[in-house]
Amino acid sequence: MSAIEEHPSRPQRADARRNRERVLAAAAELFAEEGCKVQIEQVAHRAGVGVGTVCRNFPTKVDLVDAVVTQGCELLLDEARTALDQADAGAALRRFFVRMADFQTTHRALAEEMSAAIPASAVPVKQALHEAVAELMEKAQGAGAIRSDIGAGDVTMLLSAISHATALTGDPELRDRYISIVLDGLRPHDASPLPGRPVHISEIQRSKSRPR
Amino acid sequence: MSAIEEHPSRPQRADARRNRERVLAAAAELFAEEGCKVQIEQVAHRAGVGVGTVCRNFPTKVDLVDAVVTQGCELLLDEARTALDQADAGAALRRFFVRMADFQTTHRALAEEMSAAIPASAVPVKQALHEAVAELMEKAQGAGAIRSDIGAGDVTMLLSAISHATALTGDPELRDRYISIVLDGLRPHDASPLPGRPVHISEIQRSKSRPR
DNA sequence: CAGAATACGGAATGAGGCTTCCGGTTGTCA
DNA sequence: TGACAACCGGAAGCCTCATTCCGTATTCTG
Repeated sequence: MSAIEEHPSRPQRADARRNRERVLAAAAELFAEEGCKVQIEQVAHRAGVGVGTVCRNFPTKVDLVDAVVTQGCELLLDEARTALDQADAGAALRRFFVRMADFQTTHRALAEEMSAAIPASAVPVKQALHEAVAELMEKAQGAGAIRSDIGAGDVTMLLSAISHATALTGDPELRDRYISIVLDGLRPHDASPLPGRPVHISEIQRSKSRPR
Repeated sequence: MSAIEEHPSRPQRADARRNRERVLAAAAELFAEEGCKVQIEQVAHRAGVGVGTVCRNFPTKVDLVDAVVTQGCELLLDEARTALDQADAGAALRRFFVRMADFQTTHRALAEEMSAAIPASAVPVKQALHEAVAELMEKAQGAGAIRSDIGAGDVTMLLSAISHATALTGDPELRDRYISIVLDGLRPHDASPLPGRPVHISEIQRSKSRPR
C-alpha cells in the first residue's frame, strides 16, 4: 500500500503479511491513545514483533504514520459515500460530521504533526475524500440546511477545530455539543455577513514555516 | 517569576536581568514563528547569549515555555479587564475573542504540547484570566448577545478550537470568519437545543494519558 | 523432506538536542 | 581602584530514539 517492494517474483510469505497487519493495527491503537510520539519499540511490542520487523515494513516512521492515516481515510470515504445516498441531506451531513470529528479526534496528534511532512496531493484517498465532502456540502446547501456563503473548506476547518478542542477533554458529549453550535452558526437563518469569502477545499493549506 | 532563585542576599546583577529579558523575548518570538520545538541553541543565538545563559535562567525547557506562556496570559488578562469596562457587552466580547484567538494562535504549539506538563493550577494568572472571561460572558448573556445555555468553558474551548484551525493556515481573515460563524451559533436567536450542559470554566481539563 | 529464499528479533549504531561544567570575564561594593 | 562574587560562553557529556545489521528461525518449492 505504501512502503516496501511490490514486485516479488515470489508473492510474500504468509507470516510477513500477518505481521504487517499486526503492526499497522498496533500503530493505529497506540497513535490514538498516545499520539504519534510513541516509540517504534512500543509499537513493535504491542504488535508482538521486534523493531526490525516494524522498520522493514515501514522503512521510516513517517511511512508508518502515513499508512495509518491512509487506512483511516479509506474508512471515512466509505462513510461519506453512504451519506451521499441518503435522502435528508441536512441530517446526513450532521451524521457525517460526527464520524469525521471522531476520526480526527483520535488521529489528531499524528495527522497534525505529520501533515506538513506528507505531501497531501500524494495521497489520492484524501483527494477522493475531499471531493465527497464537497459534494455532501452542496447537497446540504441545495436542501437549505447550510447557508450559501460557506465552502467545503470552511466546514473541513471548523470540523478539524472542533475535533481538536474535544480531543483535549476526551468527552464525546462535548463533540456533539459543539457540532450543534457550529451547525447553528452555519444555518441560513439569521446569519450575519461573514468576512472573507467561502474557502474552497483545495485552498486549505498549511503554511507553517520549514517543518525541519 | 518562575525559575531560578529568588532570594539573593545581593539583588542580581544588571546584565543578568537584562539577559533574562532578552532570552524571554527571543523565546516568545521563536515559539510564535516556529513552534516550541525550536532548539535552545536557536533561542540563545537570537537573544545574543550562549546556551549556558539560557539554561541558567530557565533550568529546563519546560520552564522556558512556562515563562513565555505566563507572560502572554498577563497581557490577555489586561485585555479582558479592559473589555469588562466597556458598555456594549456583545461587542466587547467579540473584540476580546479576536485578541484571545490571536494569542492562542501564536502560542498554540507550545501551550498545547506543554499544557499537559504544566500543572495548570500552579499558574495563578490563568486562574485570574478564567475568572475574567467568565465575568465577560455573564455580562454578554445579560445583554442578550449570547444564548444562555452556554458556559464560559464552552466559549474557551470553541475559541481554542478556532485558533487551532486558523493557526494552520496563517490567514488572519479566516479567524474572523470563523469567529463570526461561531458567534452566530452562540446567538440566542433561532438556536437548537444543545446536547450536554453548559461547561463551567473550571471543568476544562485535559485527560490525555501519561504524557511521558 | 531437503534446500533456498525470505523474514525475524534485538543488539549495535548514530544523530539530534537538552543540560552540565568550568576557565575566563564583568559588574559591584568598599 | 582592588577584590570578590556573580555571570558568561560554549564545548563536552549524556540520554532518547530511529534506523541498520546480522546470525538464526520460518516458510515455501520441488
